[in-house]
Amino acid sequence: MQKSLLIALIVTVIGAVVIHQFGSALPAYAAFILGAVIVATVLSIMPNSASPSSDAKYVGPTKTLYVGNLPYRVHENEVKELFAKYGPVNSVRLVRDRKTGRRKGFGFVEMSDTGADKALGKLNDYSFQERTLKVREARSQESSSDREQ
DNA sequence: GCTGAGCGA
Repeated sequence: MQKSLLIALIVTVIGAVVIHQFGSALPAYAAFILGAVIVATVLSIMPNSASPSSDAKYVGPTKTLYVGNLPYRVHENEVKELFAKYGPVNSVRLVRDRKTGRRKGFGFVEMSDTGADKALGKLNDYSFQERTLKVREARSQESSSDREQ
């Protein structure tokens, strides 16, 4: 949001300079206003590239999965891509020691409810990087949208 | 630099 405003301001200033170079008849403030109008028009024309404030996060019934027996050299993106085949992955957190930074070999994957169910059935005991993954539902902090009542 | 069961600051 604020980054977009900063970019818009920079583009506005650059556009104002360009416009000022084009027509010297226009004053500087008029060129600035014209540049602002142009930027506003461009931002309103293409909202697909500028309006999505965050990533393609999945909003809905989400469930946190526990992933154990992970290889130490695996990265979060690989786990994310692996689980993304069965459902929209919201976030991946690989647990590592905070002071030493060494990986503990397990992590948590937050994804959609249905995708988590499918991923649990497909990726449990799945041979990944010469390791057998252990996928279980997380014990605490179950669903963020489906509260217990 | 290492390891192998593990539910997270």
